[in-house]
Amino acid sequence: MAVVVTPLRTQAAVKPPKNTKKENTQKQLLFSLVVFVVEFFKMKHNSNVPAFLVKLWTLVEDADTNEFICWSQEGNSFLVLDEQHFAKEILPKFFKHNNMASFIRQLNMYGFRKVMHIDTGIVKQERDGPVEFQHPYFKHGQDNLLENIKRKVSNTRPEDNKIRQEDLTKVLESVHNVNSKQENIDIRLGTLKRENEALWREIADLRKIHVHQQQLIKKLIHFIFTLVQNNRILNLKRKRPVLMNSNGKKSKYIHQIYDDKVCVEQSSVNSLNGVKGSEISDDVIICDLTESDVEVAAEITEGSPRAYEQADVEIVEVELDSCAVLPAETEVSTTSTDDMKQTEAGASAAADDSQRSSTLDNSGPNRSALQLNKPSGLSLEDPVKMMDSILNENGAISQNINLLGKMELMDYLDSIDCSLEDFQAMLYGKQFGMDFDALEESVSSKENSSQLNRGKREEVNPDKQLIQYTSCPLLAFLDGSIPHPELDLGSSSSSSGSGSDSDSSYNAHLQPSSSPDAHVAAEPPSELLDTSLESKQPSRSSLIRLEPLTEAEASAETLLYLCELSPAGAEADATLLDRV
Amino acid sequence: MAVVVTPLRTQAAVKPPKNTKKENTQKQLLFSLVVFVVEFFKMKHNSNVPAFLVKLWTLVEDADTNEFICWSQEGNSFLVLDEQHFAKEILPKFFKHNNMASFIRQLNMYGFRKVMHIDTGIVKQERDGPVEFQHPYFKHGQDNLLENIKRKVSNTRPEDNKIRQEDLTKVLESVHNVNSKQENIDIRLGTLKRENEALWREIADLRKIHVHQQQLIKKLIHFIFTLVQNNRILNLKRKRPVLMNSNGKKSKYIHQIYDDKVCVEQSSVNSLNGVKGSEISDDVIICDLTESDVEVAAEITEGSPRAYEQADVEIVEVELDSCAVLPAETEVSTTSTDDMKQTEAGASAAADDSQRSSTLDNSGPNRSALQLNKPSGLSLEDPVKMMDSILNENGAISQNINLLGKMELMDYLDSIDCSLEDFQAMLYGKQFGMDFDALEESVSSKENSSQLNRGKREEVNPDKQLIQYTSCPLLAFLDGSIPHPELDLGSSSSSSGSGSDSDSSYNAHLQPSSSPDAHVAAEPPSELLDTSLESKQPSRSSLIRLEPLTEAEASAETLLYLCELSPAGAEADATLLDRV
DNA sequence: GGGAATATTCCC
DNA sequence: GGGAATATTCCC
Repeated sequence: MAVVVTPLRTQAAVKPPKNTKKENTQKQLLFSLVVFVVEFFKMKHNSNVPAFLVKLWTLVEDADTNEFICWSQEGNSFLVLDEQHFAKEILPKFFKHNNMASFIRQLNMYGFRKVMHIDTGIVKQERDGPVEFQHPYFKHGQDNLLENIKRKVSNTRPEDNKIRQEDLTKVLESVHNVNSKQENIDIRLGTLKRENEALWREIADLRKIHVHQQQLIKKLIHFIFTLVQNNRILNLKRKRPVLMNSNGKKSKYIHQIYDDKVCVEQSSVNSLNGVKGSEISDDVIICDLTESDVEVAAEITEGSPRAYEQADVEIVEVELDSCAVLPAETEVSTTSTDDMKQTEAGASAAADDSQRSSTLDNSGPNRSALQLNKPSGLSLEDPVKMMDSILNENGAISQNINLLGKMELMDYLDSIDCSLEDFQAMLYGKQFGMDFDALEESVSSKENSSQLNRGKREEVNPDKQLIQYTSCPLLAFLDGSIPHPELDLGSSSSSSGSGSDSDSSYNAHLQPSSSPDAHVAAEPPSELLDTSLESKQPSRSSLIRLEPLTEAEASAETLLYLCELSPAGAEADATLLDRV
Repeated sequence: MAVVVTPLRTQAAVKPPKNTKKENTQKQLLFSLVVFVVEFFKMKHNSNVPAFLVKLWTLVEDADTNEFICWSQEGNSFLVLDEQHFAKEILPKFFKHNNMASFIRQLNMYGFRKVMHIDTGIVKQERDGPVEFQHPYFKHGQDNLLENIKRKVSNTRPEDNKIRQEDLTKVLESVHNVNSKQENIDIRLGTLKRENEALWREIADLRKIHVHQQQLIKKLIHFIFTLVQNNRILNLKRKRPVLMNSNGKKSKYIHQIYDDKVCVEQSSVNSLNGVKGSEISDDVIICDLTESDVEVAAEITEGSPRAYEQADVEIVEVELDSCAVLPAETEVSTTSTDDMKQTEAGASAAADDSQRSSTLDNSGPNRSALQLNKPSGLSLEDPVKMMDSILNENGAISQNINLLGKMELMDYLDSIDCSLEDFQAMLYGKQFGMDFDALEESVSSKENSSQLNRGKREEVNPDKQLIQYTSCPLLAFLDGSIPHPELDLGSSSSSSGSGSDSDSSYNAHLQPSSSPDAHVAAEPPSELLDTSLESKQPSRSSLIRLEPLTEAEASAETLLYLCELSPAGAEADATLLDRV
C-alpha cells in the first residue's frame, strides 16, 4: 500500500520553512508576510504575545478577509460572517487546521466569549449566521492590550494543585495542632508524674508516721495498761483482807463496771477562794493563781488528811507544762466523780464484796484551784474537759486504800512517779537522729514541682500542694503541745526541751477538720487543703539541733525505737500481751 | 497590510476534509488512503492506538517510502535514511508539520529510543547519516504489539501528584500516629489523674489519721503527765514532813535528774523458781506461769512489807491483755533499776533533802516471775523491753512512801486505778461512728483504677497500689495490739473488745521499715509497698459492728472527741498547759 | 465552555 | 531526552 500525501502548507509561526520544494511563489510570499507580521508585532510590543493572538489580530485587521471576519461596529468584538468558507479557505492560511471548532477552541482558550444576541439567540440560532466573539482586551486599534490576554493554563491541574495545597496546609495545620496538644499533654503528664511521685513520697512519709504513731500509741496505752495492772495487783493485795469491810458502795461500782460502761455522774462545783481572776468558758472555770496562792494551796494540800464529807470525791490536779514548775502560772483543776470502773473479771469477782469505807477529798472550800464542772453523761463535750474529767475521776476512787499497807502504797506510788518522769524526760529530752536535711530537700523539691504546676496549665489545682509533715510523730506532738517554746525553754530545768513551732502554725498546716466528720475519703483534697498553701512550714532542722546531744540522747534513741518498733518487735509484744 | 496565506495541506488524521476547494485529486486520494489505513487498523485491533503510531507503522511498512524510512535488518527497529528529504517531503503527508524535530519529539514521547552505533556514535555523529529508532513493541510484522506502546503522560504533573500523594499519605500517616499516641497519652493521663485522686484521698485519710493519732498521743501523754503531776503533789505532801529523814540516796538521784538525763544502770538478775518453761531472746527471759504459780506469787506479793536488802529496787509487773485476767498465761516481768528522775525544779529543790529510807523488793529468790535483764544505758534496745524497763522502774522509786498518810496514798492509788480503767474501757468499749461504707467504696474504686493500670501500659508501676488504711487510728492500734481476736473476745469479760485483724496481716500491709532509717522521703514507694499488693485488706466494717452499741457509746464518743480535738480545743488545751 | 489527550513547537 | 507551553483534536 503506497500512500503519498503532499501537504502544501506554510509555517504559520515564526520560523521560515526550510527548503520546502515545490512551494509556489505566492505561498512563499504569503508565508513571509505572516512571519513578518508576527515578528514585527513581537518587536513592537516587546512581549510574548502568543502566535494565535497575533494571527487572530492580523486576520481581523486584514481588510482582504473582511468578507469572512471583521471588527464589529463598536470595535470591541469581531464577527465571523461565513463560517463555512472562513474555516476552509481562511483558517488553513494561518493555522494548521481548517476546523472552525479548533479555532473557537483556541478563542475560548484565550478567554474570548461568544456574543449572544438576545433577539436571535434562542429563537433561531441561525445556521450560517454570523458569530460574534469579544474579549475585554481585544479591541479595534488597541493592539497594546493583547499582551493582557492570557491563555488559560490547564484549568484542572492548578486548581487541583491548589485544592491539594489547601488540603495539605490544613493537614499540616492539624498536625501542628496535634503536636502542640501533645506537647501540652506531655507537660501535664510530666507534672502529674512529678506530683504523683511527690504524693507517693508523702504517702510513704505519712505511712511511716502512721506506723510510728501507732507504735507510740501502742506503747503509751501499753504503758497505761501496765500501770493499771500494777494498780490492780496492789488492789488485789489490799482488797482481799477487807472483804467484810463493806458499805455496799464498792459492789455497786463493780456492777457498773461489769456492764462494761463508763458512767460519770454530775460533779459537784466547789467554791473558789483566793482566786485572782477567772475565765469562764462553758463549764470550765479557769483561775489565775499567784505564786503565793500556789504556796497557800500547797500548804493546804500538805495538811493532814481530813474527813471527806461528800459521797463524791474530788482530787486536785496540777498540770505542768514540760516538767517545769511554774508557780505563778499553775492551774489547779478540781472535779469530782463518783464513778469507778473495773474490767478484770477475776479481780472483780474477788473484790466483789469489798467496800469503799470512805471517800477522800483533797479540796477544801478555801482552796485556790481551777474547777472543772462536768455535765452528766460527759458525752460530746470538749475533749480537753473530757480528759480532765477522766483525770479527775482518779479522785473518785480513793476509798479502801487505807486498808492497804502504807509501805506498799508508797512504794507503788513512787514507782509510778519514777517511770512517768522517766517517760516525760525522754519525750522532752531530745529529738531523734532523723535526717532532716533530707526532709528539707524533699520539701524544696515539692516546692519546685508546685511552681511548675502553677506556671504551666489549668487543671493542676494549685490547692493540691503537698505539705511536708514531720516524719516524727513525737516531734509533731511536741510542736502541737508546746505553745510557747521560749516559755518552755526558759522554765524547764530538768529536761532538754527542744524548741518547736507554735501550735497555731502547725494547725494551720494540718487543717484538721473541726467536726467529727466520718467521710474522710469522700472529700476532695482541695477542700482539705484550702489554706494550707499560704503558710510555709518552717524548717525544723534548726530547731532540732538547738541543743547539743547529751547523755539524754540515749533516752531519745530509746524513744525512737519505741516509735519505730519493727514488726518482729510488735509480734514479740503481741506475744507478750497474748500470754499475760 | 494584507496577508494571504494559502496552506495546502491535508487532514493527516481520521476525518476527511470538509469541502476543501482546490484540493487536487491525488491529494484527496492519498488522504482517503491514510484515513482508511488508520480506521482499518483501529477496527482490526479494536483498540485506541494513537494516530501517531498508526501513521508511523504505515509509513515504515509502506514500500514506497523505503528509500526514506524502512525496517532494519532484524525488524526490531527502523531507519530514517534521508532525514532532510523525509522531513520536507514525507512528513507533511502524514502530519501537520514538516519538522524532523517534531517527529523525533513524538517518537520520544512514545518511548522510542535512538539506536546508537558504537563505531559511529561518538566519533563522527555524521550529519545526514541514517538515524535508527527502536521500541520493544515496535517490531516488523507484529502490529498487535502497538497497543502496548503508551504515550508518556506529562511526566511532571502525575509525578508531582504522585509525590504529593506520597507526601500526603505520609502526613496523614504521621497524623494518625500522633493521634493514636495522643489517645495513649490521654489514657495514661486519665490513669494518672485517677491515681492522683486516689493518692490525694489517701493522703487526706492519712492526714486525718495523723491528726487523730497526734491528738490521741497528745491526750495520752497529757494523761500521763497529769498522773505525774498528781503523783508529784502527793510526793510534795509526803516528802516535806520527812525532810530530815535522809540517807543521801535521794539527793543522788535528784542530781542525776538535774542533769536531765536518764541513766539506767545494770539490772540485777534474779533467780527463777517455779518456772515451767522459758523463752530466751536477747536479754529477755519469758516464763510460762501456771495459775498456781501466779497465785503463789500473788500471795507472796500480798505478804506484809519486808525488808529490802538491795540498794536497787525491783517491782513485779503483770501485763494483762485487754483487761482480762488470764491466770494461766500471765507474764510477770521483773527488772531492777537504780535510776530515778526528777524533772520538776521546785519540787526537786523542795525534796532535795528528802531521803530514801529503804528500798522495796517484791521479788524473792523463789518468786515465779518473768525477768527482764536490761543492759546498761538501755539505749538501742527492743522497745518492748524498753517499755517494760520503764514500767519496771516504777518499782525503783517506792521509797519514802511510808512517810505519807495511808489514807492519802490509798485515795490517790484508787484514783489512778479508776481513771486508767475508764480509759481502758473506752479504748476497747466501742469504735467510732465512722462511715465505713464510704471507705469500702473508695477501696473498690482504687481497685478499679489499679486494674486499669495493669491493663493499659507500662510505666504505671503496679507496685504503686494504694492501701486502704483504716481511718481510725485506734482501730488500727487495736488491730495491731490484739493478736488473737477470739482469745481476746473470749477472755475479756468487762470490755466490749471489738474483733480485729490479726497483727501479722496488718503489718504485711503497712510494711513498716524494720530499721530506724531516717531517710523517709527518699525511698521510692514501690520499695515500701512491695508485698502489699497481694494481700487484700479485709473490710473492717463487719468487725466494727460486731457488738451493738451500749451505754459505753458515750465513752466511745468521748474518745472520738479526744481524737478529733479541734484547733480551738487544742489551743484551749495549750492555754491550760501554758498557764500551769 | 471546557476537560483531556494528543500534537506541535520551543527551549534547555 | 525531555520539560513546558501552546496547538489541535476529541469528547462531554
